Amino acid sequence: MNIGEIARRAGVSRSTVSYALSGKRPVSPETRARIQQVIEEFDYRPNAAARALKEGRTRTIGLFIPPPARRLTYMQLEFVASVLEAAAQEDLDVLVSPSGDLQEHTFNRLIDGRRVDGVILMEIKLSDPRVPRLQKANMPFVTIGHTAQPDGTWWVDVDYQGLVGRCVQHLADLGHREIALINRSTELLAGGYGPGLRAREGFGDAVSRCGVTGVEYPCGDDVRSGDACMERILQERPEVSAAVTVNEAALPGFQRALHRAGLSVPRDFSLIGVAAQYWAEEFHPPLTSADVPAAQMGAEAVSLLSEHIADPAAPPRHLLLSPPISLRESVSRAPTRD
Amino acid sequence: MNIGEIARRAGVSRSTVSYALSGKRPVSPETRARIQQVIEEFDYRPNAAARALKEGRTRTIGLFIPPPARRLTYMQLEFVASVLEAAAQEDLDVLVSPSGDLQEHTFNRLIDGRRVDGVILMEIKLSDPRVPRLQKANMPFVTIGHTAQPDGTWWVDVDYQGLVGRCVQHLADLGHREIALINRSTELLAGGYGPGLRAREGFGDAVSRCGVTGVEYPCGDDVRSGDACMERILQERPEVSAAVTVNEAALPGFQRALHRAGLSVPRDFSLIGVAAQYWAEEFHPPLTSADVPAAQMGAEAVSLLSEHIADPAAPPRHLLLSPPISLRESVSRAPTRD
DNA sequence: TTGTAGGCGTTATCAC
DNA sequence: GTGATAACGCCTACAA
Repeated sequence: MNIGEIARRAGVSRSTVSYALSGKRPVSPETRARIQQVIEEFDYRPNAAARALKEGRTRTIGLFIPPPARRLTYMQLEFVASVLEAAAQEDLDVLVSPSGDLQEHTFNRLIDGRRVDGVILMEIKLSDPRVPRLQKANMPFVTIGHTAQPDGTWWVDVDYQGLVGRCVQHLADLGHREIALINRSTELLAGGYGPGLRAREGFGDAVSRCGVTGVEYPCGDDVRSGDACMERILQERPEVSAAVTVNEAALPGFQRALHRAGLSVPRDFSLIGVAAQYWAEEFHPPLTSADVPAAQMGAEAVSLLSEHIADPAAPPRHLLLSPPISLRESVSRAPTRD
Repeated sequence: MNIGEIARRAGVSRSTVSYALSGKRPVSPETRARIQQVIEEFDYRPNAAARALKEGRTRTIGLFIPPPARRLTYMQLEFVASVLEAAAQEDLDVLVSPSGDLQEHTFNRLIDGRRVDGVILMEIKLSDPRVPRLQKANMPFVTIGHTAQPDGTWWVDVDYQGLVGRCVQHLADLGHREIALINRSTELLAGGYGPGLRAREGFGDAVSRCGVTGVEYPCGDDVRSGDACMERILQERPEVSAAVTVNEAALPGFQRALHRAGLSVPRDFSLIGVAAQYWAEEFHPPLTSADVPAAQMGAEAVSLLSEHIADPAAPPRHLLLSPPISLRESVSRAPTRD
């Protein structure tokens, strides 16, 4: 069923059907009604490919997610969900595709084949090869996270550096003198992963500013790694009385290791971090944390992208979010030494 | 940049470029080289919309996931990831879209607008309105899960009924006399959600077959609900010594409630279930379970769908998986009564 | 071995 | 208020 068939059955020309649909020129009520009826009878909808060809846009955006081999964190998942939802609101379809550095094949197909009008990039590195690639292809894009030179690009991010700094400050204020940063995985950091490196930086700054001692531990994004990591900290650095974490997926592992060591949170050990609200609240006891507004970020990303697509020449905009730290129950004054 | 431009710069006709690309007719080495060079210089790729229009297919499939308001379980996530991966392998793009019953808008746009060549449906109900809708639209589809009348459709599923039955049998063999089934949420069950209803059925059958007492408890797909549900069971049914669960997202909650009640697994309470391997192994102690091969299922679904798209007249095929129960450490003999 | 031309289904310009 | 027609970029049957 195509527009010609509809036109024939309604006894009008194709253009009239098209205009009845788009409303871009007046159509008499009777004609419109006749057309509408035929359309409903056959569940007719304009063929997307033909329309895209003619209009030069697909009404589709691409969402590049971290390679699926690595499990998505809850925060990432929430983000993806909100992108899908926001896109649906705007009648945009979303082509989701795994993309590591440059998962050449799919990436090129989407970009050069003009399958999408714009792109959202997740898990951005400080120096990300996909960015110049998209710029060269003249493809509008918004990144979650920002590169080291973020001025010319559209992005939305969380201020890891500042948040981690505030976490350290909070702990220092409560008398903690030796603090650990539990970061993301070694591989991610070595690869130049922004949030991890900015967390490191914020940690370093705050530690010297507050005059406390800091140690950083990398940690894989899973329960088991969290367990192992916390065990190591307790063993290697018994003087550490508190940790700041940006690794939400490992949280249950911390819990387990602390419990096994007979330590109670927050009496013997304080924990604070940047995490999705769900996991912060599910922690035992509920984790004091800056709750990353992943859902809001997804919606904002879509909104920025729409704007960028609508006006490719518009000056880049971005959004650096700094959610407040929600005081829950995982932090207390430093235990006094014997 | 389009095929005409490439042709012009290479000094050949458009058809020659097209053939050089597709290899569907011989092109002289020199010509081919010249064309190739121009193509690379401009990163040319055929416009997807034009190609789709001409060929009558989009090389894109649709994946309908549960509405994002509800969190995806780990199993579902793994499934989505494997679909994306398998599709990428076959050079298919994937349009991911949330879809409840009939999230009319997006659903219709994808189907009637012919934006996709075929569709994968998740979270299928015993009687799912999307099925007849797709059949009427003549759109190839594969479902994860199967309806009550699955004969004419393509699907892949896990044999919840059989697996839950085997779990009950295992517990009964070990002397448990009063067993709980922890099912999915009340809403899901009321909505006709297949796995939940088939688990119920398998449980009922096995309970009478084994001559034990069974109670069913619905439970939301999250940690907190799991905690509350287990607490209720312990309170209302103190004679229950073991539970079968098909609710992996609630697992950490069970752990917590049992721990709070001072019960140790498996000494005081046995737990067995159907779950993703990751959560089964992360349970404390590791959960004896039938590990749902979600990753394999995703790949199979894509493969079935490709087959169905390639030959729309082919007789429907399906796959009912029955993974073995992996013996871990969460089940023991029933404690003897005082 | 290569070129010409028609048509996929739309939208929009031009003409009535 | 409506209809004919060109054009979007590609593929492929037909011709040379």
